[in-house]
Amino acid sequence: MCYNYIVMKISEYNNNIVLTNVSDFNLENIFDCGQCFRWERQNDGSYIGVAFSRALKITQNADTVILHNTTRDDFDKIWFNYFDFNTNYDKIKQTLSDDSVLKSATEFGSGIRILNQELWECVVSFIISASNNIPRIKKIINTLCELYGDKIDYMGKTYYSFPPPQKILLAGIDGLAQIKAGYRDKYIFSAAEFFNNEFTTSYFDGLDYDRSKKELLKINGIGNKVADCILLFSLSKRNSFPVDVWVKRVMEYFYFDEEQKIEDIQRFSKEKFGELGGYAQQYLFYYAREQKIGL
DNA sequence: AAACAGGGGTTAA
DNA sequence: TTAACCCCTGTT
Repeated sequence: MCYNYIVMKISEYNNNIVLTNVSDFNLENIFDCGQCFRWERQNDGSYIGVAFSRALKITQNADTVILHNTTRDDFDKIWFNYFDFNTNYDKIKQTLSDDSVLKSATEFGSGIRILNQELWECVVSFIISASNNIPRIKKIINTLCELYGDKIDYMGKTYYSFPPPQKILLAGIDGLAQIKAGYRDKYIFSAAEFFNNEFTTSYFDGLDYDRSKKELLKINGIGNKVADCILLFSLSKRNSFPVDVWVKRVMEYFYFDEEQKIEDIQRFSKEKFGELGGYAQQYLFYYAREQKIGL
């Protein structure tokens, strides 16, 4: 066996966590590959975002990554898993590269990592994403947080945490109308009821892909695609292969040369990528969108 | 200037 | 299988 895998080193100073020898990690790839909506690129190339009710700034210079405004304790408990540092992406890319399309896609989005996001935030975000464009999705989520989240002051600016289900219930349908989510507001409200009652913490623990999906589909506003996103981005179901218009186009373009049904694409992908389906989907989505493949 | 199309889908018929 | 769905934005 031949690995040139170098172990990441972690050090701490002044509320910064410094990571060196970081591999398979690129801020732009990670935050622009469509999995999250609350990270904003700054003029200096760094990103600031909020997750787990914490504001975090993150900068990168080659294989050195700095997480600002955090602690070793938070890094161990939250960010290590959030940035999926337990996963060997080099190995995944090598495996996927047996396929020539994925070889190109993984080279293009070489620094992609699948974030492990908070479930409730992910549910609401992807309900909002339905038949919507990214700038507007971000705007709606932002408004939701400003109205019903908690203030977080950082570097002279005010950020907001993502409001829990109880805050949404308190806001009511009328309050939710203010976020201008259109017909999606009632879906968000009903999801809040589910997560306030039936789907309490650890409800999905131990449930496999099929069981979890079945549960998620109970919620109005969560269909096949949104469920797959939630499964992939928050429930660690890396075999999930969400098929949106971009993935549909890129798959048809490279593998079929003609229009396909979504379920046929999913069956094909399951067969082809198996347990790595979710990773394949992210590389393909990013590749397709950035290169405008299939348009 | 006013209408129109379409956007990381889902639902109901 | 297909249209309607809220709203915003960019395009005629």
